[in-house]
Amino acid sequence: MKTPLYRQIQANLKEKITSGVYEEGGFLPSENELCGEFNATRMTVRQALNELVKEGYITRHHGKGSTVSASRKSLGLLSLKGWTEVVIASDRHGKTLIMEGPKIKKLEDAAFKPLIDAESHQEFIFFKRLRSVEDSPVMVEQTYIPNENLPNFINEPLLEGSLFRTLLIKYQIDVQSMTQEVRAVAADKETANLLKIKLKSPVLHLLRKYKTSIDGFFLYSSIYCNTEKFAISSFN
Amino acid sequence: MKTPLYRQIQANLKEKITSGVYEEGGFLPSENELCGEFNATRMTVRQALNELVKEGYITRHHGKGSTVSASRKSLGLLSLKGWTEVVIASDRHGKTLIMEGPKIKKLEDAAFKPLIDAESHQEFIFFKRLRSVEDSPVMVEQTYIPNENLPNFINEPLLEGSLFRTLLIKYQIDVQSMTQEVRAVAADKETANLLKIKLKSPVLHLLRKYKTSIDGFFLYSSIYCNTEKFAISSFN
DNA sequence: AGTTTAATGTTGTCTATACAAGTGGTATTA
DNA sequence: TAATACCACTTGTATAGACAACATTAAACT
Repeated sequence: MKTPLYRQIQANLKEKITSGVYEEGGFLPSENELCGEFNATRMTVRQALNELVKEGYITRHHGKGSTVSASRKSLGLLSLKGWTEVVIASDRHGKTLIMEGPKIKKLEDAAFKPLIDAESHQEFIFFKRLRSVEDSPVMVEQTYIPNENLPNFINEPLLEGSLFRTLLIKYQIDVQSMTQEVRAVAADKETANLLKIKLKSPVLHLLRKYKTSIDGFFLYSSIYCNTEKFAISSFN
Repeated sequence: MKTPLYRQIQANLKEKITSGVYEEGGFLPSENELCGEFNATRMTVRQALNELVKEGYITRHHGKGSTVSASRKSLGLLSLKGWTEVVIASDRHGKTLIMEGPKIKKLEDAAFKPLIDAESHQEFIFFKRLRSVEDSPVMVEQTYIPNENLPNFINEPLLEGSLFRTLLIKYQIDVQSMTQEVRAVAADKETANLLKIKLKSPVLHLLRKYKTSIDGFFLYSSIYCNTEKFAISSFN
C-alpha cells in the first residue's frame, strides 16, 4: 500500500525542480549521487528520472547528465506540466486571474461525460481562471477537483498561485499523467470576450483528465486556448 | 553501432501488432515467454514493452498481461501511431487519397524552419494526402521524407497504404518518437475545399517532426484536421 | 452448493553488478 | 604547439535474481 520508492524519488525531485532548488537549464546530481541520497540502486533512480522525462521536467544527456528542461518558445501545454511551471520555464511573465470560484459545484458539463466513470454524483471544487502571458490573455481554464479529503482547500489561496504545487505540498497529491481530447472550435461569445479575440475565431479546445498518486482521484479540466501568438507543443 | 536489443524487440513486436499477428484487444505473450523468444532478461523485455506503451500500442494489466491497445472512439493522432494503425484500431473505414506526389521537392515551407537544424539544403520526398473516415474527409497531410538511402521509394506503392509500415518493413526504419506544435487556425480556401467545410472554419494544425531509428533521419509533416466529427486524443 | 484456502502465473518493484558508449579534461607524445 | 592517448565521470544497455502485489483457477473445507 505504501508508495513505491521510485515514485517518492520522482515526487521529491519534482518538488525541488518546481521550487527552484535545481535551476532551469542546470544539472541535477548524477545518478550515482542520487543513489546515495535516496538509498536506492541506480535502476530505481533511473526509473524516477525516466518518469520525469515523460512528464517533461528534465532532459537526459548521454555522458553528461540530466538537466532541468530548457525554456521553449511555445508553451509545452500538451505535456503534463502545469501552467505555472510552463510559464516560468518559457521565460515569460504569466498572470492568472480567477474569474469564478473556488466553489462547490456538480460536474454537469456534458462534454466531460465520456471521461467519467461512476463519479458523476460527486461534488467538485470548481475554478474558472483566465491566464495571460505578457498581458495578453491566452487561455480560459475550467477546473474540477473532487471535494474529498481536501480540508480548507476552498478557504486558502493556492501556493504561489499553482494548483499542482498546492496539491503536491499541502496534500501530497502528485499529478502523474493525463489523457485529453483536442479540438479546434470557434470561440463563443464569452470565450472571445475573455481572450479579446473576435467572435468565432478559431481556438484550441482541450478536454483533460488528470491521474494522480491517489487511486480514483482525478482532476478534470476544460481549456480554451488562443494559439495565435503561442503554439502548444508536445513531445513523446 | 548496432541497435540495442530492446529496440529490436520493440520493433519486432510493433511489426507483429500492426500486421495483425497479435489481434487488437488480445494478449501478448507474457514477459517470461518473450524472454525465451528473444533470449533476453525480463528487464530488457520490459523496457521494450514500456516503449510500446509510450507509443500507444499496448496496455499493461497488473497480474494479467499486456494487451494490444483497444479501439478508441476518438482518433489517437496525438500519439505516435500512424494513420493506418489509428483507423484500424478505431474500427472505422479509412481511405487515403494521394493528391500530390510522391515527388522530389525542397522543404521551403517556412513553418518548418524552427524544427530543422542544418538539413534545409536536403532534398525531400514529398506527399500530399487527403484522409477520410467513413467517406467524410478528416485531414490533409503534407509529408516530407529525406531522399536518402530509400531506393525505389518513389516508384513503388506503399505497403498496405501505410508509410510507417513501408519504412519499417522495406527499409528497417522504425519511427520512434515525435515532437509537434499544435494550433487552431482558420481553414484557407484549398484546405476548406478538400475537407468540404466552409472557408475559415476552425481546423487543427499540427506541425510534426518524427524521430526514427536512423540517426539524423527525420520525417516532417504538416497536418490540417477537421475535428467536428472526430476528436484527437492523447495520453501520457 | 457456497465459501475459503491454496497454488500458479502474471506484472510491479528493487537489488547488485557489469560493461558499453558519450563527454570533457589532462597528460603524453610527436 | 598540436595532435594523440588516456582517464574519470556520466548515462545507456543488459544480466540474474528476489520478493511483492494482483488475478485467476483449482482444491479443500464447511
